[in-house]
Amino acid sequence: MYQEAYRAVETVLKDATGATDVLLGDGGEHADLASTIAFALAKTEKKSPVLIAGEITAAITDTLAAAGITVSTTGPYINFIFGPAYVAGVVKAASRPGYGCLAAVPGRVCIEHTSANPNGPLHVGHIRNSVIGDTLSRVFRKAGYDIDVQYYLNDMGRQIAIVSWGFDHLDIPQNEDEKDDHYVARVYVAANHALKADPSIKEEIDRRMGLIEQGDPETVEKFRRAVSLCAEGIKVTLNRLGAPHDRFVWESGFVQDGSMVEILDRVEALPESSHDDILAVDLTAFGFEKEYVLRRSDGTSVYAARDLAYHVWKGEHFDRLINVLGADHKLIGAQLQATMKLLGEKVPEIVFFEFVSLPEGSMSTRAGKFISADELIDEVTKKAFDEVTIRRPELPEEERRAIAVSVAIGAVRYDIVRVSQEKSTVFDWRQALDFERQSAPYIQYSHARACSILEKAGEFTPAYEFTTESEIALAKQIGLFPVVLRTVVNELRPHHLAIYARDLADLFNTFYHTDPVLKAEAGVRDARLTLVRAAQNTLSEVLETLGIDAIRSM
RNA sequence: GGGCUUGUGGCCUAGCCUGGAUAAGGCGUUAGCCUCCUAAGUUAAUGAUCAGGGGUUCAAAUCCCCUCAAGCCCGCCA
Repeated sequence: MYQEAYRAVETVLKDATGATDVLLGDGGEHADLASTIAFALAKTEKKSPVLIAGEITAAITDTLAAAGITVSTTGPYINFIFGPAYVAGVVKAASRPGYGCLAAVPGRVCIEHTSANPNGPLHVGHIRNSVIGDTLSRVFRKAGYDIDVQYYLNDMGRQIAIVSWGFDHLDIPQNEDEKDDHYVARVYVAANHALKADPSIKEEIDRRMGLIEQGDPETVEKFRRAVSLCAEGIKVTLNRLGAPHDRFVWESGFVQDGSMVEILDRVEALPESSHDDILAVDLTAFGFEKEYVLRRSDGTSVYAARDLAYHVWKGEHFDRLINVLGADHKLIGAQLQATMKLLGEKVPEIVFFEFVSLPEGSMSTRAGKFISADELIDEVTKKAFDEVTIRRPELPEEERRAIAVSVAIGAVRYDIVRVSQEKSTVFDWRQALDFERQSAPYIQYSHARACSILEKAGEFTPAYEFTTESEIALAKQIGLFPVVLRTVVNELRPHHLAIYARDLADLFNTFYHTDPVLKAEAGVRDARLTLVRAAQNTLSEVLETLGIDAIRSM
């Protein structure tokens, strides 16, 4: 709907002015669309922008009126307001299940996110990755893409060698009710302590690193056990968050099946490769000072080599690769992209997000200095349960628990996704536990209100005549949903959807307070109920796309 | 030292890419609103030299340069 209206205005403006860019943009509070083309034409036409705007408006008013679009000027601005036909069309479209879905796009997209090292549970920094990646995945699906979501499991890194050493040498029993990934973290922290106290342990770690690369069965089994234990715990957390993966890809697989060696051979053949005793790629042509090391002088490979093999594999199976990575991977990510380009392979697109730190400083799994995602979810759920109990004491406990979980997960996810990814943040308990405005519960609450009205209303005959300011503003915001989805896909910035959801809830609440629905007279009642249904359906679709439960009662 | 990112009322955030109409929300504070569709709501008041300086432009929070501050990176770690 919006696209068509936009194009109609753009075409007419182009015809009238002869300009290639008619400077058409959001009209804000003034209009649905506005053009500042009059400013640009002022110089060449040697007339005042106000005059030009008036002339253009006079020339196009009739044409656009036929399309149901009103044109007017305010000073030099040309404003366009979409009429009743547009509003009715939007409400009709938004009433259908699945509203917002875009036409299927050919090709497969691989989205990799989270991929945290399996040496401990996910913490509040990791889940920024999960939430951005999962929201992006949901938006892509809704926008018609065939996607596969992957977690790359670094199962042969140094930390895993340290964890396996800890399991062998430190007698640390698992606590009762202790989640496996939390147990692994405890062993990892203790092993690091031991390593610090006795540097000779490093030799044993190095030995394990060599053995794992050679595929020594006993070492492989030790690593596999530790990694599995941790990964299963991580999966539980991701499922709680509603951010599951289609598959976990084990890094060691690319060593075992020989594909890494194959890639290293190809790298070796590159004119940019240098191999005295090590294998590295010279990326100065791409502006990198440091060379990209892939194989150590002792013959073992580094992480980057396996990562390269993983991406070549992904390139064989997918048409588009998207990785979500923390800002600390900016350099290594750019080096990977450059090397993929040199190899003539598909270059992954990388979505970077900045760090989440604690008020007392940055987080560290090794130092045991972090707030785990599980702890966060537990605390928020507890608070949510208390809140539901205060508000709805009459509900059975089971139902209150279910609502609390939906509210908590929503609150956690929304709190993360609403901030644009290039901004570093400081974790704040007070904010995490705030369920008031600009939070998921606020949006969920609007949805529940809409559901409640519809339930009380019963059957009604759809009607599409809207007259009040609140009705029209709400309908127009509903019409923007597909536009926002496209923006998120184009820019790979999911926070736009979060902001959109909040604005939609705001407009629904304004409508709710200014325009009575159930008590309105017959004709108006039908139209308002139709609008409530469209709003409810849109809120539900938006929340779902954000990975937040659209609960019907709270 | 070099590179990347950020800096918007007391606090948190949107707007910045694609320059234009009184800089938009929330938290906080103050004063209101439940015989009325769920008050996780809502009305109003309060509060901003858009880090600082320079430049481009008819027009700069937005683009360019410099300075300052914060975070991250610059391993034969991952």
